Amino acid sequence: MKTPRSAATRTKLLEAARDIIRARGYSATTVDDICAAAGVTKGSFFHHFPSKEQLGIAAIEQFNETASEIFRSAPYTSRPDPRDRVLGYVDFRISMLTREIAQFTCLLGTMVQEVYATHPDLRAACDQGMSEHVADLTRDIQAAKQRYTPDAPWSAESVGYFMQAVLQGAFIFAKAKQDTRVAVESLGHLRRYLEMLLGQPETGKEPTPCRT
Amino acid sequence: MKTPRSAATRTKLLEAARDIIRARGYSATTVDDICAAAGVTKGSFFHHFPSKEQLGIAAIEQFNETASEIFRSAPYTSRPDPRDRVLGYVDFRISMLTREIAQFTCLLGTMVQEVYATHPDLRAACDQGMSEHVADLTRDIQAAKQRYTPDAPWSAESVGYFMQAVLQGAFIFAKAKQDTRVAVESLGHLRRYLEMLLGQPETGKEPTPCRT
DNA sequence: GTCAAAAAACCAACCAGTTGGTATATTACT
DNA sequence: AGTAATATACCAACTGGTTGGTTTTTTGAC
Repeated sequence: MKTPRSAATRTKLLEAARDIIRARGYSATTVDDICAAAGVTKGSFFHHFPSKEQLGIAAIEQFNETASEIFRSAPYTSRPDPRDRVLGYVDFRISMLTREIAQFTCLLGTMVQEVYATHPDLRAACDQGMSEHVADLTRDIQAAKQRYTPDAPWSAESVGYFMQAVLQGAFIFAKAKQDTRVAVESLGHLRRYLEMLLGQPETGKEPTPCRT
Repeated sequence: MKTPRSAATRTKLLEAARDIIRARGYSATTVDDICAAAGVTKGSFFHHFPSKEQLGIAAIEQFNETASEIFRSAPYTSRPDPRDRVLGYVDFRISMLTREIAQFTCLLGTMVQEVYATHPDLRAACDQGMSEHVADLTRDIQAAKQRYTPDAPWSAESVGYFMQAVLQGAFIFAKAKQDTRVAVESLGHLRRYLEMLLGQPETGKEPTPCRT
């Protein structure tokens, strides 16, 4: 962080790591791969990061910060009704599915699958990052619950985790099929479920039948 | 398949691959790891499989066959009402979450995340295996739809994929948290959504309110 | 004895991480 | 301001160990 050049190199390494790991996973990504993509030598790599694992942790943190900013500055966050914000989040994620696969998938979800049993620090970083994002979501869900269905038997947090689970599963099918249609339809089902959980908007008209 | 001993060695290698890859992922799993776990030398490994990738494909196929048998012989499949079979499937998967993480997670979902961009044959095998399982599920969903909500706007297949997406996402959180509570709650949300989609059982009583 | 199966020894390529050193800043003193 | 001292940023070459895969040898069933 001292010189601008140093910060730029560090950022290039983190971005290269983010992109390559999202495409190939953590284990299959070599330090040489990351250095080549960042246009940096291995000596420089190990000047900035003490190990591949520490780079992984830094990449997770940076990915989470970037993601937080994207969602914090997304248009739906300014809607006054928390229910609209929750559904707007889902719509926003559906709209992201038009990009390349490696551009909308989750670095943390990809990594934790292969490192949870062997790299405790990486696992913990992924857990923390995903839980923070769920906590952000949970705030809007809780507000919507309070307003529309305060006595519902489910917890706002469990719905936040459920939303992330659907997203992570949708990413897996997008990768397996090299196609986002299943992912789009799955997020559509998620949206329908949330509409049902959070009830109808405050206009007070009859709820649509459950079956539709 | 020639001698019984040969078949036993092959099975041991496939089972070792299945267990280690589920815990550490495909790339981080070495041929030596698999040989050690199977109690077999490397020379023997390459007598049975021409490459690590071919072993991976064989492991995917065997995993899928084993899984098919488990679900085909599960108690819920004998229920007469297709809606009960669909919900029974979810309950059965919830009950599986009491085992060790590496015993209930999906080899295919774990693998496809890290190989989809680099190993086309593995990706295709995972896609096919997951799609076959969805097709099995879709049959019951379609039957339940026909019986209870034939005009609903969603397709049975998209619901089948949605169910698998929730499962895969639940596995990711089980790994990240080293705890199945989030997974159990997510499958609970999935169950509630399916109850809503498939309507109420044929007893003809009033539907419970959507919000509960 | 023959031939498939298993073992043992081996290999070239590759891996994460080190080395010893050079370039480029930043600071400190005059 | 000028410049010596110091710290940071960077790099090419190297290392010990590991990788997927091969070759050669031994075992064991018929």
